[in-house]
Amino acid sequence: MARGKVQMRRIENPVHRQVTFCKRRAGLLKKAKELSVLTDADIGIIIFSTHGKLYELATRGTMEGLIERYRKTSGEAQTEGGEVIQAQESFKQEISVLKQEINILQKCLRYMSGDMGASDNMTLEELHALERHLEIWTYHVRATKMQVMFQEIQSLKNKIVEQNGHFDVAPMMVQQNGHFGVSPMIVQQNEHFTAAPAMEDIPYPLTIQNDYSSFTSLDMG
Amino acid sequence: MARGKVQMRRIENPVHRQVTFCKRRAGLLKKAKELSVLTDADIGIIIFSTHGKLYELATRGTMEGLIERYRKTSGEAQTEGGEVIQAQESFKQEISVLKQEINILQKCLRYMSGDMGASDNMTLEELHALERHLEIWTYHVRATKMQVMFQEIQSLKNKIVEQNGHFDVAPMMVQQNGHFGVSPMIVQQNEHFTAAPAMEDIPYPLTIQNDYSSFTSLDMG
DNA sequence: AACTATTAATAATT
DNA sequence: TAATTATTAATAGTT
Repeated sequence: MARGKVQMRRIENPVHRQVTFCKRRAGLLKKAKELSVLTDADIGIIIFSTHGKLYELATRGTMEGLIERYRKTSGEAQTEGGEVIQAQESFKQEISVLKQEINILQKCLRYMSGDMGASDNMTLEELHALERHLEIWTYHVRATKMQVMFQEIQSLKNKIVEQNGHFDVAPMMVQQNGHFGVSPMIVQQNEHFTAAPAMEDIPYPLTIQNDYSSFTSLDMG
Repeated sequence: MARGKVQMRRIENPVHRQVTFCKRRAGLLKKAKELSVLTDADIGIIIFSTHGKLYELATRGTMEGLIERYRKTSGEAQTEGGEVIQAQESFKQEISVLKQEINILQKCLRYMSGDMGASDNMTLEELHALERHLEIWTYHVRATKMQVMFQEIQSLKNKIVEQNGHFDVAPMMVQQNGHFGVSPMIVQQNEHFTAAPAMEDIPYPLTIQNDYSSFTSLDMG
């Protein structure tokens, strides 16, 4: 490829061989990464140098995962017990789900980063998924908004307690609530809401699994 | 490397992607063989296409041999029972990696959608703004969805025209075209389509397994 | 490790 | 699909 055509045979000079090994190995791995990115291929490469040193690449996931998949695909050789297979299947299913989610997220990002015309590349299913995602996210934002408001109310309540003492607070509280346009009933629900699982505990910020059913009546939209 | 620099990201056009996959896969395997010959390296390559088809190369010996050697070299942990545990660990590791990626993508999305931090740390005003932003985005997504659906319907009608002849059906088609994106029938469908997001049913908001069976006939790829 | 002069790979086109 | 070709990318030899 440069400064003269190279003969396709073992390079006898050890120094040259070593240099070429380093250069071409880097090139090979780069090519593999590119192929994986461009075409969504799942690629694993194992290289043992002359002296037995290992170099590896797994473009997606891990080499072990690739090897497992290779065994499944090429041989169908099932050596392990059914339980193990079942467990592995569930793992793979989860991985598949996660990969799907990543795909959609990536499309969302592309969609958002400038041209809405990028949505030409989204299927109806993906668009619908994105729509539902946005709806849930909106719901999450509204719930958070509610929480913020309630925290302000609580803060005000505390201040009033400090100023007025402990016994005749309830009427004032209602009065304060009135400033926020929130009915006493709603405040009651918000108290329950505060005791509910904290937002920070949610594994996926955009994946709301909490039960907000008790707040349906609070829809601020 | 030819006729214009190529962007290093997934090729959206399925035909282009397939062609590139074939060409670059051949190139990658060729490079691997050359590296093996030139430097006496022992190389194994596993490639899974998007559709799960397996392509492999083992420059010396068999892939199984390479895998064995790989396990010996990389892991050193090599009991039969341990193999299963190791595989499961690798699955868990892959899941962890994917979840991390999802987290990052979600952070990107959140950042892009208003340049704000997590909603947990946002002010009431910011939350309002984000809510508004999401509403607008949702609107755009729904519009795009409707457009996609209408294009598919158009495509189907064109096919019907091709099959049935040019004179009886064409006028009807033109009529539909005149109402591009505003056809009452379409709007009605869309409204039904986007109604009532039952959030409780959604395990992962970005991976919604809705029943699209009634729209399958519209999927023209 | 850098640096080119070349060759090799390949994206777009036919 | 399968060639062709205009470019870019990789790299062999050199410094």
